[in-house]
Amino acid sequence: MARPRTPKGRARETLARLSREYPDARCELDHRNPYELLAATILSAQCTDARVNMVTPTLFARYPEPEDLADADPAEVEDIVRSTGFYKNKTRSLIGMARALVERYDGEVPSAMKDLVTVPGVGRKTANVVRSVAMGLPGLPVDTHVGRLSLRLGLTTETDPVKVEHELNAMVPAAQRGIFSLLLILHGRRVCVARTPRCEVCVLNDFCPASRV
DNA sequence: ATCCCGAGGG
DNA sequence: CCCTCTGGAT
Repeated sequence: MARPRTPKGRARETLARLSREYPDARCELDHRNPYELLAATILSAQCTDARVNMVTPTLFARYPEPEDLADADPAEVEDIVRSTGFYKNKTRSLIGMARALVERYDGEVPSAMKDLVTVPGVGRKTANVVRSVAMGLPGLPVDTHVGRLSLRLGLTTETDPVKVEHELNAMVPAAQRGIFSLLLILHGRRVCVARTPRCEVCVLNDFCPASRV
């Protein structure tokens, strides 16, 4: 297909072309279960996945289950996660998250969005990451990259991440929402960067309304 | 300087 | 809606 003219058409074409461009796109946060991915995602704010992956082996060895983390000494957790930045907030979130799982969800990560977002440190973006990556459930994480690219590509006119998420949900099949988000993030980092997008090397530049090529 | 998949609080 | 929280890599 060439030059799709509707938002939905552009969304489908974006998915097709970026899948070809980044065939190995996947979540790069190391984890073995939803609890570990939830913790890793909390740690990933303003931090590279590689950095998170350097601290999580120690974190998960020390606190293998939510029950262990719920009773953790904050100072000890801070020492483990310090290098990921925002370490006081992240420590509070991690311990609060673990306590919520133990006290309200029988030590399991809840799968419903309405439950997930009540957990300390877990917003919609994090909830959608855990749902789509660790649970195989529909979820389309909208972060700064997904929001920016969706606007530029004319997939939406909204700037509120929740509204963007709902509009994208209406255009992307449930089974592909997770990968769609991952692809936009990758493309947003490598090509469609915030400041000066590299439109001249972008595989979407023939139909992107914001292209300056 | 700028970037790295944010969430909570005022 | 804006502010704050934070360290590491480039």
